[in-house]
Amino acid sequence: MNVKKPSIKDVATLAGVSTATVSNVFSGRKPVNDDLQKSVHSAAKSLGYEMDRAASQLRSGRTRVIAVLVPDLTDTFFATIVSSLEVKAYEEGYDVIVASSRNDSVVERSRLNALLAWRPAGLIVVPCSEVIAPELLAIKDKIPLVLVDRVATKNAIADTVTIDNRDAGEVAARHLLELGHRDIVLAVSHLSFAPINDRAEAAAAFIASNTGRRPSVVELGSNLSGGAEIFAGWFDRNPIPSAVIAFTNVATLSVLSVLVDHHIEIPGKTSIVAFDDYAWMAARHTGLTAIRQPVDDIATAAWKRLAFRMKHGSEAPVLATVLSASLVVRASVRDISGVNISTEKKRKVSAHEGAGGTQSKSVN
Amino acid sequence: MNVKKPSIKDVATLAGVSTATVSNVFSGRKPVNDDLQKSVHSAAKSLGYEMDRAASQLRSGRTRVIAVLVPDLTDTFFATIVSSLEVKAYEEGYDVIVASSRNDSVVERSRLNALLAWRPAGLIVVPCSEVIAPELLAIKDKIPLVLVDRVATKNAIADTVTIDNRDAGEVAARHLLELGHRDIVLAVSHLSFAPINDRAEAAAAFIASNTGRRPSVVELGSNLSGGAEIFAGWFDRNPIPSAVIAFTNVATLSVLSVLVDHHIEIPGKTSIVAFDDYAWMAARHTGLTAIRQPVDDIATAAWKRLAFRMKHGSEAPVLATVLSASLVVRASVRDISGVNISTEKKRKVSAHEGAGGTQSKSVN
DNA sequence: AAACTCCTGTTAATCGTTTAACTGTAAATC
DNA sequence: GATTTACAGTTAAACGATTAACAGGAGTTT
Repeated sequence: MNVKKPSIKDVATLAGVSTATVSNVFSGRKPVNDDLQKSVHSAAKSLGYEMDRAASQLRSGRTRVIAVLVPDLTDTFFATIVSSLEVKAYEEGYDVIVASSRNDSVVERSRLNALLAWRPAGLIVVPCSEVIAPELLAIKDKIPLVLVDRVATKNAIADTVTIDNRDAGEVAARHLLELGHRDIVLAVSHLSFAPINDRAEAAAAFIASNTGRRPSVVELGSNLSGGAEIFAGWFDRNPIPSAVIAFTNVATLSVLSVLVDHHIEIPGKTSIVAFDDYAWMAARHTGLTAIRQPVDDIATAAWKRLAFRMKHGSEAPVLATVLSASLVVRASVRDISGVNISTEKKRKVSAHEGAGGTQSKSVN
Repeated sequence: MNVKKPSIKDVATLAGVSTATVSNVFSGRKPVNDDLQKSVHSAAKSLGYEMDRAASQLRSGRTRVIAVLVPDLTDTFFATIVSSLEVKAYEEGYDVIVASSRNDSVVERSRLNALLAWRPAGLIVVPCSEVIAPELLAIKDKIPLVLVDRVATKNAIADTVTIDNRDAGEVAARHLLELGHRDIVLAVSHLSFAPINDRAEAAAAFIASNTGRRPSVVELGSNLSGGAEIFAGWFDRNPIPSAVIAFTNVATLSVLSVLVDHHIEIPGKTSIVAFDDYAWMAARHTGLTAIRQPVDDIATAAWKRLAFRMKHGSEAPVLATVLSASLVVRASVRDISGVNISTEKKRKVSAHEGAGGTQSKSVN
């Protein structure tokens, strides 16, 4: 079982050179004669030599490891970011080690410490909450760090990559208002998450300034079944809204499942604008109109900035990269701009009725 | 920027002991006097000492790293497995390093090599194709290895964790037959993937033995837009089937989007059985009937087996763990067991008409 | 032709741990 | 009380790479 892996020494002996030369051949730090290069390479290949990262790391002090910490790997949004980072990192010779904080800041701190034991060359963190872990504060000048998504861009302690959440919220709200919707509900996960709060706040403000009424906001938490339950509760106690904006993937799913349970037609009865653009949103009879976050751009920007930091150190001032989300119009928002206030009142009335005697298409 | 991290030596000096003692305190390999333990701990804390994994690894030859290689991190199925493994590994003091082969066996080999440079304590691989990379063959007796999902369980070179794909395929087919469907199409990604092939083959065999006709099988590849295109092509050249089984998540999405484009009602016009059970499948007016893979159980089984191997070495015979998938009945399969052959013929005719005049909704 | 630079290669020290081998002391055994 | 055993700690040699310092030869400059 234990045939030891060949070391640089074995390769050197077989190729008839010193270990330093072998090292130079692989690292390219110093030029090496073509013939020697060849014999080193063939020796390495014939032995199946592969550099020991631990030794390399220890000696050089440089690591080719990027540590990535996200709140939840199960969430396609984060998974896509990780995946995209992994590709880019690999292209430049880095390996990625991932950890998930499972949306728990205690876990987050502990995972962070574990990641730091690697002395990674860089760190990309999607914090799970607004408050930045003290571990991050401690290392922010020592290890290149990029904060992604769940961060307040003001007074950030490090480079950040986010989307313009206020704008995104506004775009969603505007779309709904333009198509005549007035009675809008905002479904969020947690208002304590900066980006979510920004989205909802901007949407609410925009709606308020255009209609004079502030929309209600429902907090659903970040797990699906709980969210559905909460939204169902809200739904039972309130008239059917004309439209709902779901500011998060789980919120979308929660809302959707409640609407389905109550046999509410989309967009016939209520319209919906979702967040994050996933394949399944298009693959429905009434595709979901959604705010699309440019996931790949986010990952690319994060990687670029990290690469910059790894190269130039912590001298350059902190940069906040803000990307913008875009509206993908599909079929889940009904155009009721023709009908206006008088009919709107009617709708509301019928909504009350509807809540009692709901009926629907054949769902099964 | 560069205040060097404290080493074990610094801790030893401050605590007034030798480095060996410090090491023993942390590793617990040898007993150490309580008083000394305390002073070592407090010295470590006051210096902010954190063991250097590279050095530790180099010297001891043991790593606390589990390498995980999956075909695609973006796919929720794999992401969930990774996430689950990460949690379990962390609980036992291991870190996870991930790599994605992006469904390309060339990339797979190269990533595998990169992962092996870590000399990981264990390796969990979801191969991207039937053929096992030579790298795996080379290390199978040296590094604990568990193969997951995309493997033939016969003659496996290492422990495997899979679901009973033949049974899964049969369950899907039986469900459809029981509800009266005869004209069934099988949509797969690649028949060269063992599990996919097993599912489709078992379903086809079951259908054939019950109806006398072998269903057609359409290969859609593993990316969404391509798959949709291929299926659309197939769809235009064939009568509308009574039901389709999609044996993969992307297949499901591809099929669904084509059905939507062609305004085919589900399950009114054609029924569908999907594979893998995702939240969005339930959050539709007609929820998708699906074959559910026990993702968490798969991850748990893989971890358990890996832990076993890490403990006991490669002596024990190779074990193939086979879990079973289950049918989740929702609303996407129509019960036509009452209607029979005569009506079926009618449907076929109208299908031809439909195929000619395709048009689609505004999906912008 | 001596002195200098350039180029390509080697030697050997080093990174921060772990751990085999050792030392010294106290308790247990005869 | 001499000898063994056990315990608790130290010393110093690894682990496998990188790299500063050096060496020798060829080409240039003076």
